[in-house]
Amino acid sequence: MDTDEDGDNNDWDRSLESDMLETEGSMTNRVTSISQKVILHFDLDCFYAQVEMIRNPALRTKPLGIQQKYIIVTCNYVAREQGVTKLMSVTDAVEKCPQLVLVKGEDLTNYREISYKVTDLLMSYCPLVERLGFDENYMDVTEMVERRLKETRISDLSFSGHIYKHECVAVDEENARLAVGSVIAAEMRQAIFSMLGLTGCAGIASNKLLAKLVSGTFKPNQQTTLLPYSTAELMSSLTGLIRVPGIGYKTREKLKALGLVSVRDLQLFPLPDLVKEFGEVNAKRIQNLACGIDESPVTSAGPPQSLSDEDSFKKISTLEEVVKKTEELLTSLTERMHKDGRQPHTFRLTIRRYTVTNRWFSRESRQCPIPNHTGIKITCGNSEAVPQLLSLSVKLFHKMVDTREPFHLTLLNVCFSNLQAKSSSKSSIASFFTHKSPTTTQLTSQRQVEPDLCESVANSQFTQADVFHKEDKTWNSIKPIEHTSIFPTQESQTQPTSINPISPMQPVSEHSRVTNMNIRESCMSNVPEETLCSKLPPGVDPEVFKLLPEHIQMELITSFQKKDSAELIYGSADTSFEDDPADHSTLTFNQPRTPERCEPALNYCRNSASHNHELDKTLSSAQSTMELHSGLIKDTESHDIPATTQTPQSDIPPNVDPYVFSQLPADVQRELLTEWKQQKPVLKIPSKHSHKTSNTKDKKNAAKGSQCNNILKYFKPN
DNA sequence: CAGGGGGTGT
DNA sequence: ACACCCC
Repeated sequence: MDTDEDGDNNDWDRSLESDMLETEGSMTNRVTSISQKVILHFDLDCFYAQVEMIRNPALRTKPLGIQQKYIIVTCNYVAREQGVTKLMSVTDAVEKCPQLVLVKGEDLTNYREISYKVTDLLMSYCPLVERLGFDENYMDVTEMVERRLKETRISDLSFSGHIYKHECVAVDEENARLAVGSVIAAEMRQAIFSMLGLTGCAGIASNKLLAKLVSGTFKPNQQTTLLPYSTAELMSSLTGLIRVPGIGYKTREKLKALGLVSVRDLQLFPLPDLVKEFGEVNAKRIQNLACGIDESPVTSAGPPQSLSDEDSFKKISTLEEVVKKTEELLTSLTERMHKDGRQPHTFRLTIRRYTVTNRWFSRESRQCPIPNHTGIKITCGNSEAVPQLLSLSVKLFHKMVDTREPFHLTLLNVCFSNLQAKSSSKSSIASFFTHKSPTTTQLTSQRQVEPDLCESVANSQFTQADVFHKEDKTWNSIKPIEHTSIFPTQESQTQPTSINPISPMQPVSEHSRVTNMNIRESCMSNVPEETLCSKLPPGVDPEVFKLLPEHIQMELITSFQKKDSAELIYGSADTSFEDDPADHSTLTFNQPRTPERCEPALNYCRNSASHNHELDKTLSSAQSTMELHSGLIKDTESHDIPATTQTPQSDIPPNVDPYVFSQLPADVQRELLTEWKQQKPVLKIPSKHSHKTSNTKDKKNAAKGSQCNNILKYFKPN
């Protein structure tokens, strides 16, 4: 019943063969190479630690550990140099490194928010992005690569970053697609760095497994491409079976029982015997994994399918304590759920009992439907929801624990699932096409437009972006970013081999610029450059602008044109940095640019009509981006520019940067405030359950962009 | 295994 | 409801 592969009996043979096969350009090889995908895997460096270092740049030079309970879940590279590792106990870590600075990381709010910004940013370039945890993303760029390839000569291509087990490889027909993939990966990493200040690694390969494995080969802040014929080498470099993603603890134990400990062991083990242990599907899957074969598709990230909140502790042994802890958890969970905007229809309570043996095993849960009246209160933010859920919790709790007997819990978890976009009877296609601004009426579907799809997309206005936009206060509260340290110049970056052709950091060489132009698809050759360039508001750094996906660029340009309001904000754009001129590496608005600096940007302004991109989605990403920019404006310039008006932050929507707001003329501020007050109900978008879906993944139909219009609010007084 | 999440498959 | 997977 799985939609997955069938007829993959010979996949095994064929791909093993193709691994071993030399690069003979046989016909079969050609055919398979055409169907080869290009998959990127992105992995942020010590993610939580990076987030904390952004919040407090003083931590950058210190050994930093992120602490959850008594565990260091991750640490920065300064700490690693001193022997601190992930998942080390606090005691051990402090022993190794007495100066270790500890930051509590139990509240994931900030991490989650920034994590989604990364995913969103990636999705804005290419919708096929899959999250893995908070700090990893897969991306299927096969189509993007194909498009670029058509427009560029192979002789103009080169690899960006490392190539697994090679110093340097010439681009030929066989590897051209991976080469393009490597360039795209470099661009994405640069975008993540420029927009969000985060560094990370990337792997480029023909499937998810290999992309992930190869991404870790050069570690912080570098990228690596795997050429197909190095697959076997990569796989046998793995020290144990558990290093194969997809083979976890349990599987490893079973394999060990069969006498299999190495990757080679599993590759060579007779499949029929493996089938006896794991069943046919799983046996093939894991043996394929051992060979570097993985046909699992990249499934689009959507909004999360469940929201949960949990806490662990030494001991809870009374009902009162359970109720109190559960109430705390429910309070924060319902708040998150409310911000999400969807309505949960299932509630689950999970406990972990203390046991001497088997600590890891013992999670028990009970779930139940959430009565509609309660569900509605959750999404509406009605505080009555918590007591109602608490009552449900207690009932569920009693199904697991007999409170007349002694009990000893070490964990409580509350979880909402079966999340559905709120239904809104009045919402219809018609309203979708009429009530939005023209620029937001584009479709979000990556597939061709089907009316019902269109409708569900239109009406399902939940977006991940909403979540973090609403929670954006946390972002706004982030401490000033020291761009000198957070945005290293190209030269100071640790990876000499991955010079990015589109780096906004430094003047780009003529050569790389040309190369890049050639790689880029259908530039807007029919639009006079000056025309486009002149559309950028004076304060917008073209080098940053060009990092945005072209449809967002077009969107912004359109918005700039519509209202000259950009000047409201950027009119004083001459307030350039007094900083070190060498610091042009910094991501900036308001940084004056010479006209020639605009030119490269034009290469990124392709005809959006040719793409049918999902504007709704990407706009919310652009919005995040713009928020960040405004954050940076604040961060970098707050000392020279006094606020003109003081407004209680509570009156400003969370997605509007207070500093940017404060720079607006007083009358404009007043107008905006009025508008926001009127729009309050509108901002909290109702929407309809999203059935039907567009992509490989069905369940969720991530329709995004309820607040797309808000991006314009940064520029228009309206 | 920890910790605080998240996912899919049965 | 759990098993297993991922970070």
